[in-house]
Order: sequence, then structure tokens, then C-alpha cells
Amino acid sequence: MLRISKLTDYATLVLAQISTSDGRLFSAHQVAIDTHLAQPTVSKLLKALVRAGLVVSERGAQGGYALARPPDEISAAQIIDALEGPVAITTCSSGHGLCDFESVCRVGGAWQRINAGIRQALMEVSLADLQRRAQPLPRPNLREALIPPSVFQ
Amino acid sequence: MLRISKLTDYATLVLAQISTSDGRLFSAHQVAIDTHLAQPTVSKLLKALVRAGLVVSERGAQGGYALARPPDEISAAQIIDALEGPVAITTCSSGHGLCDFESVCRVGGAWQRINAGIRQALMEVSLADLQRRAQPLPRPNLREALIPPSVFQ
DNA sequence: TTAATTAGTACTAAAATAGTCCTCTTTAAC
DNA sequence: GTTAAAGAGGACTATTTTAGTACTAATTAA
Repeated sequence: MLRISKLTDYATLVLAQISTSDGRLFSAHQVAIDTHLAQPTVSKLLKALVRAGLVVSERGAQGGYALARPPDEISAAQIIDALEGPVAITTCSSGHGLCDFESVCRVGGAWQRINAGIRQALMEVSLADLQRRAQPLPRPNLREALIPPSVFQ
Repeated sequence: MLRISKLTDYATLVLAQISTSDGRLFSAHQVAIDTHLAQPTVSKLLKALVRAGLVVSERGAQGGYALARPPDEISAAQIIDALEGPVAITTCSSGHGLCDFESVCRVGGAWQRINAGIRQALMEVSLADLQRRAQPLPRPNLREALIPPSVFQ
């Protein structure tokens, strides 16, 4: 249930690895060696992370990758988004009024609101947190996530 | 990201529908009509829900389905488990010491602990909550989920 | 100019998901 | 008893998603 993809998991390893940089750039080749992942896969991951703005790159000989910002400013939600895109938790949650079942739906977007709550929680978990094994993390609030927006509050 | 499957979403609709029962049983046929889902799909869902113990059934003519217990005693986590089984958030999270990357892993099960936190949150959300559009829901604690079990606490 | 290195895209293979169908069993009603 | 209405279980197919690879172009240090 509710799983992240293998690639997202790998991406976390890759990010954790390049966060150990002493200032030099990591080549995709080196990251592959350090993480024990296949190089084409590492390349693909790094490209996606650059596109998402989590990592910066330099081309050419002696080029490579580095984190775009410190590990405590990269959130778990951003990592997931970089690899999986902003996919909705259910088909119906993606659109407004586009759901075929809307007229008979008795749960009206409950899963979407739960998803929003989970996302909120994941935004408050940083790469730095993911690297610290026993670190307490921010407390998300699913209650609030399930209260629909209202002009009165 | 982190999405539930369409079938789980449908199952929620199905559960919400049969929760409107006035004491009679719902046939799969009737549920299909009411929810606008295809009957084979509804049948499949209901069978899975029976197996998971969320729904009870009676066979034979005049048979059908009913909730096994009140909607506030059926959790979102149980609905997901019924349809998707207890799938792990990452491959590595499923086993103990079975992960190929364990020796070089720098994130050691962070996603699993996040998953545990999310599951905890979903256990505190009931079918009744899912049916109430503007109802506050319990507040999960991702912090606690990320603190590894320890004999000292 | 060359070698190292990223960027972008396309492609293939594998796995998961969704959806359907068929056969068997059970039970109420006639 | 027989029949029709239901659920149980499993097998099967098609679709979609995910994972992984390969190829070509662009960039840059030496």
C-alpha cells in the first residue's frame, strides 16, 4: 500500500551519497560505484533530480553533480515529486468535476484530503532527517487536511 | 506519489454504499447499479472485502452483503490492506537483512518508518470519517514513527 | 582535438493493476 | 426435488506503470 517506487528509494540513496561531498562534484560513475547501483540508473536519477532543482550539475570533463542546497532544505515530498511527479492519490482527485462517479460518490474526495495530509507531513521531513536514523520528525495533521477549504475560516 | 489503487478507491465507494443499508443485504448487482461500477468489478471487490473481514456475506437466493461492523470501526488502513495487501513501501523494508544495499545504505529504513507513521495515521481514520466531508480526523505522529524501537524506552 | 562527462530521448522488458469470465456452491421459493 | 438467484474461487487477458538500457547530442577541461 501507498508505496514509493524503487527509483525514489534509489534517489534517496543517491542524494545521501552526494551530500557527503567535500566540495568536489560527484560524477554519475562515482555515485554508481558508491551506491552499488547500475550507472545508467544513477544517470537517469540524477537527471531527474537536476530537472527538479534538487541537484545542480556541471557538464564536460571534471563535471558532475552536487546538492542544490543543504540536506535540511530538501524535503521527502520534493524527492518523491522529482521522481514520480505530482501524481494524484486517486484518479478522481486530479481534476475538478471530471470524475465519472461524482454524482453518486458518497466519499467526495476523502482520499484526496488524506493525501494532502500525507504530503504535508512529507514536506516537513528533510533529507537530513532521512539520514539520521533516530531523529524525531514533524507531526503532520490529518485532521486539518480533511477539513475542506472554506471562505469562512 | 504514494497513491492508492483505483480498486481501493472503488472499494471505499462500495463500502459507503452498503453502509446505507436499512438491515437488508445488498447484492453485488444492486451495488453495481448504485455505484455505477461494473458488476464483475464490484463482485471482485466485495469478495476481497469479505476475505478481509470488513464485510459479511450470505450465499444463495436473497443473499448479499453487509458491513461486518459499524462504519466507525472500519479504518482506512483496513480498506487499503483488504485490497492491496500489506505491501511494503520499499523492497528493503519488507525483510530483515535482505537488502542488497544494506552495507552501503545511508538512509537505513527511513522510508519504512515514514510508512509506519502514515499507516498509523490511516488506522485512525474510519469509513465513517471518509463519508463525512468536513470532519476533522485524528492527528498522526510521524515523529514517533521515525524513532526506532528501543529496549530503553 | 580529444576524452570525460552531462542532457535528452527513445526504446525494451518486466511487473503490477484492472477488468472479465467461467465454474462451483449455496439457498430461498415454488 | 427443481429452479433461479445469489456468492466463492480461480484463471485469464489486456492495459498501464515501472524499471532498466541504449543511443545521440552538447559541453568543457586538458
